[in-house]
Amino acid sequence: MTEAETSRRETSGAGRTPPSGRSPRRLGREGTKSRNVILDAVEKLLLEEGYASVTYRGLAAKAQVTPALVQYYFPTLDEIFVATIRRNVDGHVARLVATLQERSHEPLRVIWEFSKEEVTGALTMEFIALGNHRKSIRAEIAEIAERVRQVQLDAISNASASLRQANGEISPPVLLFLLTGIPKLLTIETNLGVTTVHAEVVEAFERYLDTVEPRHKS
Amino acid sequence: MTEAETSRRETSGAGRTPPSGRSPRRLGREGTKSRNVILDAVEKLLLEEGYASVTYRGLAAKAQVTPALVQYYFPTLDEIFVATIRRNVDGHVARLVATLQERSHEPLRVIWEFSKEEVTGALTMEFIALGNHRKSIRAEIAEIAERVRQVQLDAISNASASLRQANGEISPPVLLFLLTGIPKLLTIETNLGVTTVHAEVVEAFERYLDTVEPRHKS
DNA sequence: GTCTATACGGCGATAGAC
DNA sequence: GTCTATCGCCGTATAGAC
Repeated sequence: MTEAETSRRETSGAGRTPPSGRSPRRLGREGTKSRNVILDAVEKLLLEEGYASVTYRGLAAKAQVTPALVQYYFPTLDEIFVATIRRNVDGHVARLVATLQERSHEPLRVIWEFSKEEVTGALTMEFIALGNHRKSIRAEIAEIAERVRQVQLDAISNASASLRQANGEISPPVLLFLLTGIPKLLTIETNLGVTTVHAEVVEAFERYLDTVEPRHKS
Repeated sequence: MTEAETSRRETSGAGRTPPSGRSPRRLGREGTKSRNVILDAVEKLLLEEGYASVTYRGLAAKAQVTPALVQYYFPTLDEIFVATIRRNVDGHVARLVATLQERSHEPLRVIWEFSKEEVTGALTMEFIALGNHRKSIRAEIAEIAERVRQVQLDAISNASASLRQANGEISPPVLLFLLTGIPKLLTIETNLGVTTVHAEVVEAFERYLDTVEPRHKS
């Protein structure tokens, strides 16, 4: 995030269009070269300046195309964001599934590490923030969240026989909630500039993980 | 939040102003009647439609004044938000301090209940989201967060002698982190439409609270 | 099927008249 | 203290060129 957007706002001229049905306009197909160039530029812009800087005009400049071309592929800004989220999450979920299989003896640690990475990668928090006030993006995020949670729950359940008894006071779903939630909390506070007790929180939680899912030489 | 802002954006015409130093314009003093009328309208607008709908023109309509008058009191939108946050938080912190004194035998439960309320009151999450990309608001939130955390830490420390031994595996600062963070996580997910395992999380945490800070007839 | 030029209404912010 | 006028952005609809 640069300094440039210091005084920018979260609103728009909605133009003259009332919330009538979608226009019958055609749009560019997936897989086109231009489309990918644009999506690459979106990711760069998101990471460098935050989602407030993703505008048709600014994005076009970044991608070296005309604003109208951007609009040809993505008739509304929401569609740009949803497409970016999809492209990004699909890769992430695939990596998660693969790693859960490789290290099926320690699903908790795999999920913990993934959650920490996912959330420091900035893009994820950007999407969550976006979802806060944009209906179509909120729906997209919610669907992804449920999907990922199911994958993670399955992995934990499969391994639960071997870990439960050590310390059964936290049920797998609740543990999963903390596993994925604590990194989000840490990131939110870090973004605000508050980092008190963070190191201690991480240390305490990882110590707990060691008791519930003991390390061993595979 | 209404449906009206479905297609609104998070940006603005920053106008022609470069990021030069603050203008020397005068502005309305605190305590003026018009100023309070405007701030009341901001809170209404925030709760009803979200921060994206807080615009000079829209706010002026809500408060029954001209847009220019709003701008006279608050030269930038950020100042509107910061003023609203201050007015709102001061009352909240006062209530927290008072309640912590009244029920000094159970600070954990007081903090837990306050955190749950604070965050369902919508305004707080709205501010956190705002802080994500607006420097002056981020600074304001960070300062408040540190202040509140200190009040809470003091309350817990004073009472820690009577509770620590019951279950000392979680240190007070880490416990405080969870106490205030879990409600935030629940709210984030709820806003997205995801509520799986929430009830179980709350139940599990409150059961834990009972062991570490036993209830008793005062 | 790709791509473009243009127009509209709304926005934050400024300058300056009353 | 208050208001009018104006600037340069914004999303997005549309008409049409290749």
